[in-house]
Amino acid sequence: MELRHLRYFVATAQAQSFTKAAQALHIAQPPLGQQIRALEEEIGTPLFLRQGRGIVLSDAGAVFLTSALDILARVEAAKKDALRAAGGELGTLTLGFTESASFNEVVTSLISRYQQQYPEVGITLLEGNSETLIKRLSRGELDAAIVRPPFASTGDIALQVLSEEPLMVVLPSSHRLVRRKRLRLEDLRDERFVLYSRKSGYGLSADIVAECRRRGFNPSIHQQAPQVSSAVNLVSAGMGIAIVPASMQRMQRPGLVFRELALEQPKAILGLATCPARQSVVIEHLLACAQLGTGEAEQVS
Amino acid sequence: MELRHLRYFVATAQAQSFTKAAQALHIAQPPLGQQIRALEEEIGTPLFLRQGRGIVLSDAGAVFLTSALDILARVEAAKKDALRAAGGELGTLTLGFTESASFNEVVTSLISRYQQQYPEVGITLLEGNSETLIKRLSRGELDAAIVRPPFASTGDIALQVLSEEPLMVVLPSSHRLVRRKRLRLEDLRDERFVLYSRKSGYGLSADIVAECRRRGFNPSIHQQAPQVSSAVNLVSAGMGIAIVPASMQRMQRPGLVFRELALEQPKAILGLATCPARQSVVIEHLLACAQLGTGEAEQVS
DNA sequence: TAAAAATACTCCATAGGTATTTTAT
DNA sequence: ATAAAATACCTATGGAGTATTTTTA
Repeated sequence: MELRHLRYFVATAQAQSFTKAAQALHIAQPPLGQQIRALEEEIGTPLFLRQGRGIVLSDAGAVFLTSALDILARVEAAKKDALRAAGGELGTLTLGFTESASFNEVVTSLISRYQQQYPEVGITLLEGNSETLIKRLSRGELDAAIVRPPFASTGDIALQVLSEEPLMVVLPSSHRLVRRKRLRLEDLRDERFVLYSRKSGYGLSADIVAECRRRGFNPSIHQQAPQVSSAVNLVSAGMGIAIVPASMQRMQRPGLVFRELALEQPKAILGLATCPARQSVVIEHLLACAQLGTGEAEQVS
Repeated sequence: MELRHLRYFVATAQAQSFTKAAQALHIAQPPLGQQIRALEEEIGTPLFLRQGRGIVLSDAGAVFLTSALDILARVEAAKKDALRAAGGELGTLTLGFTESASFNEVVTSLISRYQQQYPEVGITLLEGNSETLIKRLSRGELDAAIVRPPFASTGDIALQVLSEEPLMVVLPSSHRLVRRKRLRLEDLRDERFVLYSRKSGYGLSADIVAECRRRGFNPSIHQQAPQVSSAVNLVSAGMGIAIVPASMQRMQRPGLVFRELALEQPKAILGLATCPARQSVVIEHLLACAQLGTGEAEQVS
């Protein structure tokens, strides 16, 4: 069966006549009759009742007519959808994000803004740490990922900076330093640190430790947490202090105090990582949305 | 676009390769590539990204793949549905019935039994008097009609008797005759009759009047009602007495008394009328259902 | 350099056309 | 008698095949 058979059948059913339908289709009557007969043979039942002069739809034909109209409409819709997909209006977007990104206003507004502009793109969100996300991005399992540099990158990865936030100190509310509005890194030389670190050795924690050493002390690492939010939880349980991105303040809870840190570098960066080798209009639109949100862009390999 | 394009596209997308897909389709690789290219040109966007060695679906291709699979599945379903429609399993049935038929157990059980056996046949019920229904049946507006003979029939109409019920007398409960269990027609000679009659002059009422005359009296017709049920309503309002099919007892209400009538002829007949010129499997199944329900059949022109 | 897609060309199956007959109103 | 479908036969478009070249991993 071919769509031609359906088109011819619909025309014949609507014209209630082979001759008239053939005229409408700009073909001769005999080939139309042949095509309809071939269709009937394939289906296994007559679709028209021949009454010598004139024809009427059989019961099977009436049912098949609704199916045929539906199928032909879907074929047209399929064409339009494919075009819209090519224009990035329709499709899917698999987006990875690090746990701490969900606390950042820039990130959440990016996703909601994109979804508002492209409501027919289905977004699949996937949480993971930056290293894993970058690995998945390289493998093509993700279209884009919101991660915290630095990270070990295998292959070509483009990073567009979404947000650069200062670091803050989180203290248990019983801590002696809560009296101070603003702390310097040196003020923390004798504190017990709760860090969140990656197996790779990269990441914000490593940068913080390096900065401490540059300032002449080796921080005592009392606890290791897998994620930033779990580090904050350990602080609220009195296990030590932590240095976290400012956006973690959203995680406000009793027994927890955030204090400014007088420190220019390092900053907590959130970036939108993409794989230039695997570009698509959908991803380009997401990048454009991100650019519009931050007002600036950066390219890092 | 033809279904061939969709079949080739799906095979290619699933094989992720023109060469492999061509093998699966039992055609050579070049014509497959040509068909896919023609499809892409018609849609207006590439469906595959050619990477010299190997191909991958584009975003548009991914969206089009789901559409193509859906369409191909619907084509198969359409074939099956048409066959099932030819077998009377699927379709529509437009069934007329006289108002009084809805009180008859044989009729209601026929419809429910048919619907149970053929749940995918959509039944449209249409009420009307017997004359109108027969006219509509002849015009092909109805597939079948449950009517009360006799009626004026234009054209060839087959009637299968569904139910032959005795007639009963309906009296207001205040009536002097309610004391009697069983009445003869002669007992009613001085009563005021409420009749339900048709413009055509045919019908049960006409038969009853004829039977009265045969027994030597002319019934005084006090009221005319358009339907049997409205005649019964008039009786309950004290406007007279009526002779109705036994199944009208279902219309029990205060102030209304039903009494047996000692009368062999006429009987109140309900029949399933069909148009032999416009047969179909669906109608045949309905007739078979009716035959099973009554255990007998009759053919009347 | 090897595997896969693209190109160039040929062939034939079949969609479609023409002429005519059959059928039912 | 006539209008419409069916039959018979012919034509030619385009789908499919064969041979070869191009591309890239």
